[in-house]
Amino acid sequence: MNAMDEPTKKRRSGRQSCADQGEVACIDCNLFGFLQLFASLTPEMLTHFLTTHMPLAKGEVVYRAGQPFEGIYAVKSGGLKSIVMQEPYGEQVASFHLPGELMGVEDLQSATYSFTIIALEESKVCFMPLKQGGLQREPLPSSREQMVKILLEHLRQCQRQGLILGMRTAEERLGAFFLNLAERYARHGFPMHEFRVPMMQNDIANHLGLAMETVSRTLKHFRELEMLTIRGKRGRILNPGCMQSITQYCFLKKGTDEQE
Amino acid sequence: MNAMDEPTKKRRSGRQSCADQGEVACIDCNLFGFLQLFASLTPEMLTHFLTTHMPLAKGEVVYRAGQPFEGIYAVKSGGLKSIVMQEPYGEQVASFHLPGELMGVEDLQSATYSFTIIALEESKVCFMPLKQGGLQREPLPSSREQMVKILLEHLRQCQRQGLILGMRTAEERLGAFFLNLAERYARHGFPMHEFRVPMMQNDIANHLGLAMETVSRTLKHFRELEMLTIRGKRGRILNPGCMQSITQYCFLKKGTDEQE
DNA sequence: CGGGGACTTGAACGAGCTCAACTCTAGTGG
DNA sequence: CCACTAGAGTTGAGCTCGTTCAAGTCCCCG
Repeated sequence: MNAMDEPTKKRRSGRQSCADQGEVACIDCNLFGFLQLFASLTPEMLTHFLTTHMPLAKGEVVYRAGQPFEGIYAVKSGGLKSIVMQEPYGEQVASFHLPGELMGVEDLQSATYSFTIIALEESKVCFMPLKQGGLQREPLPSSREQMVKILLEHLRQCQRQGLILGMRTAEERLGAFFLNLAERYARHGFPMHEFRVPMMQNDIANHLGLAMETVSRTLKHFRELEMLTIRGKRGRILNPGCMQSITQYCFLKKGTDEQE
Repeated sequence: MNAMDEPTKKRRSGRQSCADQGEVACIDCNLFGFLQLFASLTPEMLTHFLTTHMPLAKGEVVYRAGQPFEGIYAVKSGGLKSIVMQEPYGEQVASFHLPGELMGVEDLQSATYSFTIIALEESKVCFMPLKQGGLQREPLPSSREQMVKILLEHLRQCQRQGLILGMRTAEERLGAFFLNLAERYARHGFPMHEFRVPMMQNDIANHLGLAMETVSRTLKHFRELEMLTIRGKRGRILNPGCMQSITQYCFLKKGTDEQE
């Protein structure tokens, strides 16, 4: 099973390899912090939500835009995408969801979901049911900050994405996209310079407003520069400095300078 | 002043024209809802924050990225932009801020501001000081939802912007940008099809990842199609249907289907 | 009324798109 | 375990859209 791994590379102790399915430990999952918001949850319920992982096949739909809002999902393993359908023109990929991240947060106060979410590969997700119209379960007064924190984190990630999409050249956009991807994996305990790429180039191209061929050619260029390699679902950053200078990607807040 | 009457009185002052300076009524300003979060505010303080508008000249800086976070701003009139500096390459325009909108929300829990904010023209802003490290003033328990609502609104606007930036052609991006602009003015009581354009084409181009010349040429094309005209700081949507079909801009949530 | 910044327009170039053929890979069934 | 296949990715050639550079016009503001 490890025959595919580089012979020189040893498994980092504790850390997870990008070669395995990429499952987050429940303690590293955002749903954990989210569930703690609700005073009405018994420890048993907490455990239940965290340990019940509904499995999804590749291409399976979690929910569709327009369906009534029923709750928040968290990614346990695999990867998913949020899309909007532009009627005759096909879909637009709004964002990707990695292990440990929440899905549906933007619809918390809405009657319906805004996006359609589709599994990019075999995945496991957890579900936290919430009655239509927001937080019926009373959040703990002491964890008000936690709720705000979750929304702020989403807002900042969204803004980061906006900066990436506002870049001019394909190289900048793609480089910044993969830096962001690696950063997001690292945040949930995966090694920083070796990460999974659950989405196919088609989805990346769609998301960044590029043609798939351009993605392929640019990645080839990155490989020639010995900056970044993508082989199958495995990505590796070879030269972070080069990466950042090419992409001009500024990390903004890493979440490290926040107050608790 | 008008802000002092019962807050419950939901009175939209007569619709405003885009020809005037474009000042929001205090009742329509997001800072009004924001201020209500704080139990410690006396009615006098509330009035103070709402009626003290600090004037800004064109090009003036509200705050710079990296400066310590001190509070939230609201736009009373005019327009502003959030930028990040890419050291040798100049600035990138992250977003624009219109009358009635809040600035600095993304840094609520941070030690420092993430963006630099600059006035696009003569503007007035209001300021709500908040001690570093988040909400020191205790939000009212009953208005917890209000805080969440504000953050959700920002998150959704940010996602909408992401969809716009992910579009492929200059026509789609520009069309969607102006639709969004008009929509945001309309949300604060301005007429829908006639709106101000406080930013210059240079900033629009920068924000959308286009060249200024492309913006100019595309707008000319829109004018020829009798779809949209921009004359100076005045914009007018002539053919909304055409607009939407060209841009494929989906409005997502207008905030009308939310529950209270 | 003059000056300068914002905008427009033109011409040439090039990054990225499209179309099409091809290769590689992973998943399937024998 | 291997052959087969469909889908994902690669590569090439030509073209288009958007960029760049440069000159010119408009308009706002002093």
